[in-house]
Amino acid sequence: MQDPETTLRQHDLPVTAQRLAVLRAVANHPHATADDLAEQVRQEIGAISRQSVYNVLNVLTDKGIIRRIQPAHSPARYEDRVGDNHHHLVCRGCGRTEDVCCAVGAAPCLHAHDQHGFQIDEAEVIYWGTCPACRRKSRS
Amino acid sequence: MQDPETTLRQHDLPVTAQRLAVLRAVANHPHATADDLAEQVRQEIGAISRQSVYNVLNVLTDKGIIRRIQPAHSPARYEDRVGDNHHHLVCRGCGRTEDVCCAVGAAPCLHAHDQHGFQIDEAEVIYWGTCPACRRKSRS
DNA sequence: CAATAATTTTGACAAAGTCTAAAACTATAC
DNA sequence: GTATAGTTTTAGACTTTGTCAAAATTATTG
Ligand SMILES: [Mn+2]
Ligand SMILES: [Mn+2]
Ligand SMILES: [Zn+2]
Ligand SMILES: [Zn+2]
Repeated sequence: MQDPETTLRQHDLPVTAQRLAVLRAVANHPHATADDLAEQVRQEIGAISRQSVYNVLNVLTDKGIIRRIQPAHSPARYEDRVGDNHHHLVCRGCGRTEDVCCAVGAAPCLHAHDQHGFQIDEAEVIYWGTCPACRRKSRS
Repeated sequence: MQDPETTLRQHDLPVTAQRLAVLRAVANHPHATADDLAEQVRQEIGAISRQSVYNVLNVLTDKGIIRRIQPAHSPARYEDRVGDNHHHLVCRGCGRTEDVCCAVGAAPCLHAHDQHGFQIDEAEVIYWGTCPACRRKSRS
């Protein structure tokens, strides 16, 4: 990823301290929630409103600069790794989220058996399991 | 599926009118939301509290009698087709949800490239697209 | 620097679901 | 059948995640 200011200008978005900080927070904390990111931004620039965090995340997502993922039992998570159709591995215990390379290729990377007349544009895969830390905990 | 009363007794669940009605509603309306189901149950037995709908759906899900799916931008949906590891095809426009047979086999039906030490038990696949009705609408 | 357009903030609001304690019910044992 | 113990259901408050709308502030353009 190039520097956040360039990214914003390339997408015709006025550059603001809030946008820069959110973009940096997403880059430094992959798969963080809006709340996590607000926390990070506050440590960096002092203050930001909850609404602005959502505004910025929404506009960045709409422009395709970042990606939103929404696993069950979790608020939305964000990452700046876009355009490579990778998938995710989520811990049922603690929500820890890891990237998984797409097993098959470009999106949609899996072929639905019966498409029911739908025009499919994405195959989202979430692998569910238990991370090493949670496994250790449940064994003890 | 066998009859709801037998199912409940087999799982040591006291039989109540609410549970029977919710179970029947799930069977008759695959991929319905809690709200949809509450509506159905009210038509059948007259009244049920919102909390009871959630209580019943939770206990049935915990026992593995029904299954909960939670696609992005949608409240949870329920179905009684369990244990066959099938997947779903969801319309981005209207949320219409169709079953898709698993192309690969038993759960977890896909192999994560790097497991990150996780113990994976399920590969959840959601195919995203546009259903015929929504396609027609957006073309006009 | 001034004018304009866009963003940020504030505060109210909404949807989906959980928590609690009291009331109502079910199952079991006489 | 009744009484009892144990569950379930109910009602209402509450939480979390996110959106809406109007006013205040800031960025861009010339
Ligand atoms: Mn990722
Ligand atoms: Mn299904
Ligand atoms: Zn974990
Ligand atoms: Zn549709």
